[in-house]
Amino acid sequence: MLRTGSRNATIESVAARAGVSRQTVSNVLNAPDRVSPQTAERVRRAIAELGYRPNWMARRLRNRAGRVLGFHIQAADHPGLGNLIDRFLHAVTSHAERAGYRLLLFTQSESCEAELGTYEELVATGTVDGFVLCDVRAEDERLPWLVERRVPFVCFGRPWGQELRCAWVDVDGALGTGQAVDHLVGRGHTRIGYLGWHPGSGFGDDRALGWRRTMQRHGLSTDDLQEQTDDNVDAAAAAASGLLAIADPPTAFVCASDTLAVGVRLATRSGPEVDVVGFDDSPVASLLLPPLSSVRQPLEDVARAIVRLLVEQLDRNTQSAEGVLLPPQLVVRDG
Amino acid sequence: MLRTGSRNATIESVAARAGVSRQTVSNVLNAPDRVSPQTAERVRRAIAELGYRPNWMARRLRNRAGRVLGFHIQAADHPGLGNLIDRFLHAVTSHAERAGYRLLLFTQSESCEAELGTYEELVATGTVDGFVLCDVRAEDERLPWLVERRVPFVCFGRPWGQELRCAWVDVDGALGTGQAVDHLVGRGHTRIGYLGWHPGSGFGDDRALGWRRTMQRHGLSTDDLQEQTDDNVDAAAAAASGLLAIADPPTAFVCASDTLAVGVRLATRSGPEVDVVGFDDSPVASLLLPPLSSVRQPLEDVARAIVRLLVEQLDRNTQSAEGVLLPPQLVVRDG
DNA sequence: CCCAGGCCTTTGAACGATCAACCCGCAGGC
DNA sequence: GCCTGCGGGTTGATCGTTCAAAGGCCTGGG
Repeated sequence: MLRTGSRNATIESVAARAGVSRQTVSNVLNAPDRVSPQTAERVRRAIAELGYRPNWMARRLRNRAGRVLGFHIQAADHPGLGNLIDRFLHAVTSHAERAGYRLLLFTQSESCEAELGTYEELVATGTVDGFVLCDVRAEDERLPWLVERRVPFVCFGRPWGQELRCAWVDVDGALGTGQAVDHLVGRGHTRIGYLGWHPGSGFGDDRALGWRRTMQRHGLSTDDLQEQTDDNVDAAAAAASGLLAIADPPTAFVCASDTLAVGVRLATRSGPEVDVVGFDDSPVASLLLPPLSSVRQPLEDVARAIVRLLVEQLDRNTQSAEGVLLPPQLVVRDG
Repeated sequence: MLRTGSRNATIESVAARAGVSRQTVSNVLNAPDRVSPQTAERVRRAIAELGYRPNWMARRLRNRAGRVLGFHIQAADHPGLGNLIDRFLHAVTSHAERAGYRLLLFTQSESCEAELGTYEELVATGTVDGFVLCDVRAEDERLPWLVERRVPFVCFGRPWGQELRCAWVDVDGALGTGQAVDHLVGRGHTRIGYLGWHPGSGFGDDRALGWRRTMQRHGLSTDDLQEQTDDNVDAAAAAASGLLAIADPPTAFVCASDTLAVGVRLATRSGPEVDVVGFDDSPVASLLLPPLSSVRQPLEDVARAIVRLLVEQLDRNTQSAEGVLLPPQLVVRDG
């Protein structure tokens, strides 16, 4: 707010007006049981009259806790989260607020060429108390760094291939592709292909595993039915065409992302109709013609769990190593 | 960071180590010309050795400026910005950081039933210094409220129909639909329909106006070529079907959003091929089959301008009424 | 010799809140 | 009479920083 001559009300001005001391005002707000009802009432009236709100900076400085969570927002869309970041951000912000925390965005600032520099800055200056990491890579150097400095954080996604104890929340990708296979089997398919990413990304491999395992459970063959590609439409279309060219080709596809699913649609535009299930239930899915079935991540639940784990660490002043694995939900949009 | 017994370095500990006073350390960082080179060097070494970073809360408390901008993130996708919020958020965050500000997200917290309550809270507690509003409605009560309290803010979108002076940045929607018409005329079309929203939203009406004006400039008729509908695929498909049923039907469409454009595609799936131009260049556009031409908003420029206008107000401690209108760019994806 | 003025540096006081300790009056137990 | 405990309230110190003012020291002019 612009300074217009009259400052905002402070705890001191409220105290003066109510004829009590600073601390009593503070107690009315933070420990009402220590104050007699009459006094409390008088103070509350003064607070209302002056429109007093405790200053956030001052309170946080004294308490040595900013109650702010950092979130690194990336420039390009990222596979795995696709363009769901806005939904996710809303959910995290909302749950954080319920716990008395706020969410602060940051990017790779150009002043720190090293990625860790940004994290170091935010921690050292006390700008944030902890982090939500939603794009954890294999061999991610941020994880050991944060663990070593005992900075609280929670990963969205298991810390694949990292030998360290940290808190995480993830969606069971294998279960999701498994559901997709079940669904397609239910529709009578026996030849179900899988289109995924190149191996190495933890959650990509996980989704592939779910397809393979569930196919085997149904007693179906997976030989020659899997292709790996980049996460873009053209590459996916080419890969799908390859699979369709084999003897006894697939009549349905499970894909690691909606983008790949669109690629399959592109490759099968002029041929016989095939069933496709995507992953992430991005806005694209419902807009396609015909609409696309897709595995939806329970972002609201993910956000809730992430905030819970992070706040637990901050309140107890320890790091935790709890992991939460949530089931996705297949959104069926067939015919 | 968790307290591990050894606290973070403070300005005092740096001073002690360098054998100078607090203020000298502060001067080295904030007013280097007041310090002799030798002393400065000694202090800098101490800073490096201890890894000192000025505490953000303390600095902001003293300066009475948090250098934080508030951004209301909404639950549902919103027409007009579509699902571009993540791109926009990244751009705003990045430019804000360059100016020494940070972006704080907030939602409609359940403790304040009134929308303004949240804004009041953020301002009164000093949590944020100003706001970026990206979803300004006609008759938006937030605008007069913020103006009256002299809280700095910038709108993404002109404050349509509001009689007040405030800073805004907008994309010239009429120019965008005009470009779309020009493009379609260049491809030989003379019957070009327009699919838009129900009148009342400022930017919706603006886009419709651009189509109408440009059609007239080309000497083309607009009679019976315009339909208004809700921003969803089914409604758009129905409306497009209506337009296609008239005598001398349109052979191409300009749409107020990509969602509407998808509706047109749906309606013309089995009939003769029509050219369609969407608006916003959402991720859907490039994924459709065939890909969709669309009018792209220069979000990076918008963000830059918004941050500039907001920071100007904060630095000068005044509200401004400057408006910035930016040209969109047609992304052509025809065959 | 003294004082003005520039340069560098230090000291005191904020900023607005909370924690810790203390104070006061009164009731109850020995 | 004295000590203890307790409900209700106050004061002082503190969080880590910056602003405002003052304090040395040195040089140069009167």
